[in-house]
Amino acid sequence: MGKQKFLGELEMIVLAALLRLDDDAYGSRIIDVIAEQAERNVSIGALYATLKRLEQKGLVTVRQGEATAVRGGRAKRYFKITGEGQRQMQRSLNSLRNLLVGTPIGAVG
Amino acid sequence: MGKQKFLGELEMIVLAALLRLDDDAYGSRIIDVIAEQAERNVSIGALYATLKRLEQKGLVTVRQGEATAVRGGRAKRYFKITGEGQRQMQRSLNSLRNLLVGTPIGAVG
DNA sequence: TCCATATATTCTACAAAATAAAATATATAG
DNA sequence: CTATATATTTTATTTTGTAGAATATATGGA
Repeated sequence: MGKQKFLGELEMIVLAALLRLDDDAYGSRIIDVIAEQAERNVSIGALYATLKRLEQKGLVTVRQGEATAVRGGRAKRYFKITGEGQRQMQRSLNSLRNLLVGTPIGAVG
Repeated sequence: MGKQKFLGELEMIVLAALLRLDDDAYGSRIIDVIAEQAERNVSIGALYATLKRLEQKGLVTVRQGEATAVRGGRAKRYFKITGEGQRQMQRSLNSLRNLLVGTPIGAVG
């Protein structure tokens, strides 16, 4: 059997943010939603490094955004979680959840 | 304010195992419970390295075990999660949980 | 006593993930 | 054409995660 894979902790956070943002997941938006919902400050470098890794592992896909009509700036890249990404997310969360059943600490996603 | 800290993914798994094992958490026992509940194979080296780091961060404490009455072998070292360990666990899990609310993927611990 | 064996932890060497800060790219208003 | 806003990439480093070998220790039995 192939080596079992589990997600890193920030990888899980980022994938969760992608799920939440659906079709509007790009750089600073992702950082914002993580800050607001998870009360966690992820640097821009940390975010893109994580997204790149997830992409290389086939857990997210990317599409190039249109030119922004607002002010200026580089084109956005929108990220989306893949089916395999969702499955690995579930597996990682299930591992945690199963261990936590019956402990003083509740359950997770 | 001090830098916010979040647990690594294996750190969370190990801490969850400690919670579950309560007063009987030592090496191979921890590996077993992780294998059974989380369906995840952690090597002995990976486990002790993680425990050492958690100890250095004050998230677990250790007590030396009595001589085993069974067969032979080295004395066990029993690990226990600290209050601070539980707090950081909660924080890390909450981050995930909050992001996952309202997404197709459920919630965690 | 010695040694084979069982139990358990520690060491070593390396790979992967996380992080911050600086650099680069690109679009537009003026 | 340049100052500024938006956005992604690069670079350098620390922290985590990993497997497997080495070491330590206790006991049963020749």
